[in-house]
Amino acid sequence: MIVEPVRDRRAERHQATRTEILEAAWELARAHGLAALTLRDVATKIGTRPPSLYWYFHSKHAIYDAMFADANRQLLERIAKQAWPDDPREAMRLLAHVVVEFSTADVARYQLMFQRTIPDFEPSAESYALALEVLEQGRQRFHAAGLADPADFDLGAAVMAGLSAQQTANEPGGDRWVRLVDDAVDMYLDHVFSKTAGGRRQP
Amino acid sequence: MIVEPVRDRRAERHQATRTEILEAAWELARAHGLAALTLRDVATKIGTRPPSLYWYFHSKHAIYDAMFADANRQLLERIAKQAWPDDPREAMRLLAHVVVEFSTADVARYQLMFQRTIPDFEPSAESYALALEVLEQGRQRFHAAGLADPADFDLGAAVMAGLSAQQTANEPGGDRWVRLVDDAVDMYLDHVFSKTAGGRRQP
DNA sequence: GTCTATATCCAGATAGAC
DNA sequence: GTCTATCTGGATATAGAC
Repeated sequence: MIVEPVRDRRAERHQATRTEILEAAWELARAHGLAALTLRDVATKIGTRPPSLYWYFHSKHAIYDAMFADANRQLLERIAKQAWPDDPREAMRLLAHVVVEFSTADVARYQLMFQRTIPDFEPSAESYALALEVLEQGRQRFHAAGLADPADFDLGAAVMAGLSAQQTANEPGGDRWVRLVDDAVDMYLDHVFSKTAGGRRQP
Repeated sequence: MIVEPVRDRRAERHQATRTEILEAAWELARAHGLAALTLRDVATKIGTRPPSLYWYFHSKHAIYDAMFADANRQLLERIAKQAWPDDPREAMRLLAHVVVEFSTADVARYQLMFQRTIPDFEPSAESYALALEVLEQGRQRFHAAGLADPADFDLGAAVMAGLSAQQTANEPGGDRWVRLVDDAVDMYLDHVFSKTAGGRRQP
């Protein structure tokens, strides 16, 4: 009779090496640019040869795809672990800080998630579903703050995207735009709440 | 005695071919992605062989650099030819439309100007000066609208950048964020003018 | 000015030994 | 699972004939 093992040590080892490959890829992307990533460099970094990587990923794009999924999972986790305030303004402030700081903390990750830097890369359906989940979580945060209009969401997302884009492109690693987050949220909320009766202004 | 020719036909021809190369490069960048540009494709498109391009540009990066300069000149021209209204709100609306529509009209151009897509590309001092001139023109527009605070400029630029970034990344060619421009400008101006005594709200 | 030929190097990917 | 060897194809760039 065949006994199903509780833990599959081989699968665990396989997964561990996959993770190691991805971590090397992230480091290289951060250091030399997302588009400059090569399998040769990844292999060298983890002490193997390029063909060995194909045991874990069937192509270079599959690595990008796993990185894309990874990045979205990181952001989902970041969102999930916050204690979201009931006050709409506080909650939106927190959301904006989470998003902008996440975006500006790693330019390569930001490019992979939010820009179309790699000419042929399209995320797989599974990875793209994670990106949609990020979007959905964002929408829920807006909704919880009393903002249900899709156009309001688009405008709010654009404000966060704008701060992130300016910071990463013009002063990567700095905080010239990051420190405008609270002011930007006030600007945004004053505007969208003034169209309804909902909001309160901070004293 | 040597007669200085009024027109240098050879130089004109040289310049015309340079322009032809750049136009081919733009078309290819738009079609296949900025990072996917190759000298082979550029040469083929204008009916020559790759080595011939070196008569006009001493490297591939020199082509990117000329494209970068070209893009900034285009935007400067676009800014210069507008009839700028005296009314601050009207002027800022126009500026935002010019910037966002320019950005979203050509994703490759947008990436080259405002994102760090090509890993090793740094514009030359001459080309970068044009980018600074674009920035300076923007600052002057803000100043003319009564906005002299550098942080106000950064926030306003971020709003325009955010709409552009979202539009190019999530719906290239569409207008889901472009059509939020007027609303975004109102949001921004109401905010910055409310901090001083300056502004007027549109009826 | 444009070409052929080539240098040099590198990429991603596969076959098959071990 | 990892390797060597190799395929295939591409890149940028240069030398030198014409």
